[in-house]
Amino acid sequence: MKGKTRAQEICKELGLKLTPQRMAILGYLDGNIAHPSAEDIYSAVSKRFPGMSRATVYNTLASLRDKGKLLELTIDPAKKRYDPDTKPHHHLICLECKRVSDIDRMFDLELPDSLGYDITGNHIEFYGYCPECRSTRT
Amino acid sequence: MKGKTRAQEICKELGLKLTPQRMAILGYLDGNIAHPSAEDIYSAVSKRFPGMSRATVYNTLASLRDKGKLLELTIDPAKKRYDPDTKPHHHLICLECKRVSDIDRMFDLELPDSLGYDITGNHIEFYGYCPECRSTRT
DNA sequence: CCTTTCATTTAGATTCATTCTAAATTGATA
DNA sequence: TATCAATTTAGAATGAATCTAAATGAAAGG
Repeated sequence: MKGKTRAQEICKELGLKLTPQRMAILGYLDGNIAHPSAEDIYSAVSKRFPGMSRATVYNTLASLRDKGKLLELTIDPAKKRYDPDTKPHHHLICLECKRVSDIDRMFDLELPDSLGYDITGNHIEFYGYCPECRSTRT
Repeated sequence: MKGKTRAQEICKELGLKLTPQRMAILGYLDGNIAHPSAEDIYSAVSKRFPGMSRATVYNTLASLRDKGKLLELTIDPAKKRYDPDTKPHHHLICLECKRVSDIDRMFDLELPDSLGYDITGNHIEFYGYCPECRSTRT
């Protein structure tokens, strides 16, 4: 009767089993622009699934990342952050509160001298202070 | 008789004591374009200073980073990498062997809509495969 | 040169993110 | 419904990085 959720569609497409834990993780990630860490995801999802293991979160994130459905960001030195928006875009991190925002803008990053590398992608990290942290700064 | 080394100059300038361990670490970093990790630095330097502690490496790197004499790169998901070249520049990482190369090129990264952030810097990460890893790839 | 002092070094414990393991569970298919 | 491989699980293990408290030593003044 009811239509398929995005979570279900993604699992089908990737040939992954539709487990309740995966549905919950995918549901939490869908449209999430906060760039959560694995722990953030675990905290949020385990509220609904009290028995769930951290390993399940890590396993699921790894599958999604490997199949190109999730970006793993190394912008935060303390931990990996995840972005369900896999279209090429860039990020802005607040050096104070570590909030990460999207920069949906194209830049010309032509590299005439690529040192013999086969370049497959790029990512710009902008650093600064978010509106909230700016005002609280000494 | 002999002139001051760069390591000595840097410590003087930063008001740090000239300890043999620091001299060795700074000596190892000076002109180093390999973007070593803390462990790389520890391995190299402890050959000459068998008794040295890892904590000394971390302490020294933190002082240098805090005083703007060293860049801490988050480009490698597994660990922090350090760059003694503090002039603004970008990096290229080999997804296979994790080698990091410098990109000494300027890009126009104007951001009209900075989402209310006070932007203090930026850094481009280029991803790809280095000449060696390219040829070994299946 | 000697003394004092405070920065620095040290070994080791600790934290924290992440990965691994092996056994138990469960979705999907027949 | 039975089967089987994928998945989940708890907890151990790993590895980078930080912290601790005590020992050491560089540097400044006498």
